[in-house]
Amino acid sequence: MDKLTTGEFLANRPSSGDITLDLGAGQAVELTHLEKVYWPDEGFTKGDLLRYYVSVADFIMPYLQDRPAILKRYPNGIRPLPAGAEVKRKDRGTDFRNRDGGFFQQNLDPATVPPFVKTALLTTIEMAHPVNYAVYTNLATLLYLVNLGTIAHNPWHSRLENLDSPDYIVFDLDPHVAPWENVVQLALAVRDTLLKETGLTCFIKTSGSSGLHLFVPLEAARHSYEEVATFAEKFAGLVVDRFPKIATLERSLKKREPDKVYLDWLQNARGKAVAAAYTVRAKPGATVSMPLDWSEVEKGVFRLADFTIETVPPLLAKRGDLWKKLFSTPQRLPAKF
DNA sequence: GGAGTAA
DNA sequence: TTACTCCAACGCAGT
DNA sequence: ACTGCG
Repeated sequence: MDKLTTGEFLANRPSSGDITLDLGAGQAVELTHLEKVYWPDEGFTKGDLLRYYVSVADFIMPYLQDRPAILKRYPNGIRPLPAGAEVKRKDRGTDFRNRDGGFFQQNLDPATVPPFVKTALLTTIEMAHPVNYAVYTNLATLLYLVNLGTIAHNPWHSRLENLDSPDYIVFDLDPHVAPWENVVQLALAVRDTLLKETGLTCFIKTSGSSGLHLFVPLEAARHSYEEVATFAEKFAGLVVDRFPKIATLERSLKKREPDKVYLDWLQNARGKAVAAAYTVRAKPGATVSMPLDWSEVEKGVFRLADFTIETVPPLLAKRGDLWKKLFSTPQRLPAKF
């Protein structure tokens, strides 16, 4: 198998076959089936996806470091299964693959995984079998998981050393069919309400899928998932009370009014996750979850589709990481709210 | 995607 | 060697 | 207990 450095991998753009990528410091990861088409409409391949992650490695790793991975794998790309071949959740009676061709897999056998991949045996449900989660500790691990067909990276909200203490709150603004303008308005409303009522600062990025993500950084090892969820629920309720025309807590798509944006606070729980910053989404267009500056949100001068596997690397090289201060902004929840 | 097994 | 088969979450809320 | 949702 050809052995390439990361520089050679990016420059030579091998379009097929298998390679060994030399990451230096004695680490190497095998990358296979580079020619597999993961985005049939655009023709993006598994090799393109791997090159994306190699080129943004320094930007994305801080948002993954030491966090357990919730894996959703697409070893055959995002091409949907043929009608009729679709199947449902195994734990609810049928097969395992999702409608979009992906499937969830938490458990990785530490015996078969390369030595550089750290796993953590975690129990998430009482009485259920503990599961070996992969933990993001280095670039080799990230690329190994991508090679397994992982497109988006969904890290826990807490790190290995403090698994029960999330170091941010997440609000997911999901428009479904609501006007884009309402999502932007709601994001600004959340930011302003949060600052005014609690003094807390938040950061914003596109989800890469259809909405926006707001992250409120928290001091490490300070708050439990329960505390954070309780706060998030109360705060979301306050926002919906004040902005009832554009915001809702209605989770059911059938009951959700079409113009309203779902303010989802429920992801703030142990074992749940949202797509990390700079993650590629398993969606048409190979869109990327892109950190934004609040000033560009105020001006409304961006579209989700602006940020893709092709556009983000050069853009990042130009403007750097807009979330650089996320983890150097430790905050505490207000004692009373 | 990969491990295991049958041919 | 190739050609198969088999395997692969989690948690909350509403009903 | 089961379903819908993310």
